[in-house]
Amino acid sequence: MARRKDHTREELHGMALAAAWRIAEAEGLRGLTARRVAREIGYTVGTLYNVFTDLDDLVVQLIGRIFDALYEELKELPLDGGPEADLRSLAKGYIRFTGRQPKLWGLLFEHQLPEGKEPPEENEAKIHLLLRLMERALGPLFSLGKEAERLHVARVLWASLHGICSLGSAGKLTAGETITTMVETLVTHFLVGLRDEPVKQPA
Amino acid sequence: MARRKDHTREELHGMALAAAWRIAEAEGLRGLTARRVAREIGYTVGTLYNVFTDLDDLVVQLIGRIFDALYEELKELPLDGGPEADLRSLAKGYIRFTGRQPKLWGLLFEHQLPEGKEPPEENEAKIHLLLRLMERALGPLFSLGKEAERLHVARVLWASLHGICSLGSAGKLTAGETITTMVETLVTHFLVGLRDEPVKQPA
DNA sequence: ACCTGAACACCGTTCAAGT
DNA sequence: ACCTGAACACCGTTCAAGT
Repeated sequence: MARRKDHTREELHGMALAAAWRIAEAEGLRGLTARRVAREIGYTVGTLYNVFTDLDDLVVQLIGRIFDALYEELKELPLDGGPEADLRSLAKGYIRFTGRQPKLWGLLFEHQLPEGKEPPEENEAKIHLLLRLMERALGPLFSLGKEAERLHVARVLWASLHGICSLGSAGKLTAGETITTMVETLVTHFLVGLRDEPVKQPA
Repeated sequence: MARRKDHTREELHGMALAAAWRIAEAEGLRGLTARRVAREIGYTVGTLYNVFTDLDDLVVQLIGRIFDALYEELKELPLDGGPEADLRSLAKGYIRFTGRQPKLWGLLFEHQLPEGKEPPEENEAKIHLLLRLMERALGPLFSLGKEAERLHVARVLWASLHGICSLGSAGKLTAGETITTMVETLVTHFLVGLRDEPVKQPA
């Protein structure tokens, strides 16, 4: 038995990623298997390997879509209240996303490509878009010609925000302490320090 | 065939964790399987389930040992150069550990327990020990009676440090930028901010 | 050209049966 | 009491064979 052609290659691609999204949303990386995705779209595993080179390939593309969703949400936030308010707003939006989609957000960082493989250029670009939001919020704090420093600071804040949400959501911080409070502290003190002592090191 | 009793239960426990350490050190979570550990210690898989309830149980105990190793290393650092120098020293030690044992360090945060399960009290205590080092470094910045605030700040710094190393080591930060530089920025600005604007929110 | 079914080499976990 | 061997229900990945 073979040949169905019920769907084009592109349709299969989309169906598989949509199924993967649903599975990961509900069960995280642990439940996301090639056979499960195939079953859910009504095809055989083999077919999946016609559209994706790997399960890793599928996951990496799913990660791309998750970054898209995060960006779509954060880019709607108005950035016009000054650096501190804007950064707080972005951080709050980020935290909200991690709370609403913990499994999908976890996937963003939980998934590790095997030794040799690197994440595709495409996903790096999506991360860059998110960093650009932070840069926009930081804008007024940097004079013209200091773009490298601004990007550097955006990265530090982005990574710190990630770290707090990451440890917080995994319950690895002996809670009681809310993630929000910790991020407040980060933003407040970091920005005060930034105002009083400009960045020395560029990228 | 059965019954060998070549080793006591405790010996088996130790051998299994040592084997798991070696495997994870070389191949990360992906290579760490129950069958592999069993093979490496010369026993059958079934035997492993006599000593550990689960593969997750084994991994969680391995994680405990990795936290121990990190603590053993950081606790040797002299903390007597003032908050900024001491924090830099701790951060540098942490970064060195992530560089020397990237796979083991990655395991600390990559491993996710399934839905219901929580990490054991024991591991939380080990994290607390590490936080205490940060607290010691921060010491002079907080007056007596401000222990809650100090712990809060220690957690924020710890999580931020983790975030930077995490994204940096996964190459998710469009490198060129060194992890060390980013941590420098974090420590410097955060501490300046802390000096100029004391923490409001306790835990 | 596209898809299936079966195969291969693995998994985690359990447990009757042996010593 | 401790350990094995085999079993069960899964994996990722490949590929000859069918339409």
